[in-house]
Amino acid sequence: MEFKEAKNKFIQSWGALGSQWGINKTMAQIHALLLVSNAALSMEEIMDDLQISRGNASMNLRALIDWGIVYKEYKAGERRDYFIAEQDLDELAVKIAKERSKREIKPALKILKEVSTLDTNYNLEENHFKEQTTKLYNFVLKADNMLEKATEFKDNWLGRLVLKIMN
Amino acid sequence: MEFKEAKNKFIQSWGALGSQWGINKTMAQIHALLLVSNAALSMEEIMDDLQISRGNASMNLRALIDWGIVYKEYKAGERRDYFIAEQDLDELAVKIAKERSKREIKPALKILKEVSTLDTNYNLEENHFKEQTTKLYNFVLKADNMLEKATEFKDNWLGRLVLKIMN
DNA sequence: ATAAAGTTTCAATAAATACTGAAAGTTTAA
DNA sequence: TTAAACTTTCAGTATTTATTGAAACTTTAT
Repeated sequence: MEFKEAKNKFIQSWGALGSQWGINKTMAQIHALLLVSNAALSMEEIMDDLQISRGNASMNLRALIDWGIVYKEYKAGERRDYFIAEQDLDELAVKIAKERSKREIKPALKILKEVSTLDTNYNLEENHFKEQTTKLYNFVLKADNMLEKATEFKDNWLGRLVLKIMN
Repeated sequence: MEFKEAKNKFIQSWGALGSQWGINKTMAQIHALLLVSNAALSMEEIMDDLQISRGNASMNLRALIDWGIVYKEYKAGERRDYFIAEQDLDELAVKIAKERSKREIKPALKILKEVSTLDTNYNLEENHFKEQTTKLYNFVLKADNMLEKATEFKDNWLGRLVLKIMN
């Protein structure tokens, strides 16, 4: 496979996969482009490479920066911003996990807490509802905690040991 | 909060959260409805409760069954199918993890393998591309393996021990 | 074998989401 | 302080994805 073909395939596919993940296509594509390019790119270059509009590029770069997985880089004697992707994959995974927890798990917990505190009057249906949502709340809370723990896992001796045994 | 209000809030919110997860709204709502109802429901009842069309109900029930998180139930002397949600939350989590791995991670691995096998001719840019996609391939592969391992984690003594220590 | 009851499919349509591009805003070098 | 270079915003438009509903198909009791 030719380099240009491979690069294009990677960027396009990453975009398509991103959609399934609740990350929009352009955001995923910009990230993919920055991940594989060996130098920081300006917004102009990104727009040109991906054939997207200024507005689109700007909004998605901002989102990537908010997620903490793309950084601005300032070049001496240059006015424009350059962008570069987080290169440490462990760090990337941690940031993505954090962001997804914030955006997807925390709101779920909030709802579950609210609805599970219903007080019932021995009605079978209502008891069941309360029981189920309470179980779900506890489960999701534990899962979220574990996700958080997992991100620190490789930094402690127990984590490294377990990984060694499991792999 | 009233029961009906709480139930409705749960179902609506679960639907909205589902969207962020790449699960469509109706699918998430049906699942929520089945999770909290204390008896198996027919398609008719689901349509009525969620105010959705027959086609929509049918397609999303099928998807839930394909995911393995909703089951058909046959009642003696009844022609119609009844539907019930997987009640074991651990089992639910395992099934969701499996499905997401299949739909989101495996295709990513396939692409990464394809593009990372590019053979380069000492061109700096191409080398960087190859290096990055190879690193990414290995990382995603490891993450996928760990996800798989995690689903069996609580079934083995080491897993239980680690969970006890971590919590 | 028939028809009534139940179920599924899918083309058309609606709803949600992403993208454009022009206009407004900001920065900086002279 | 000015204007050229650069950046951001957002209303309108396009694209994508989900939903409807009617028609086709299947099952079962007689």
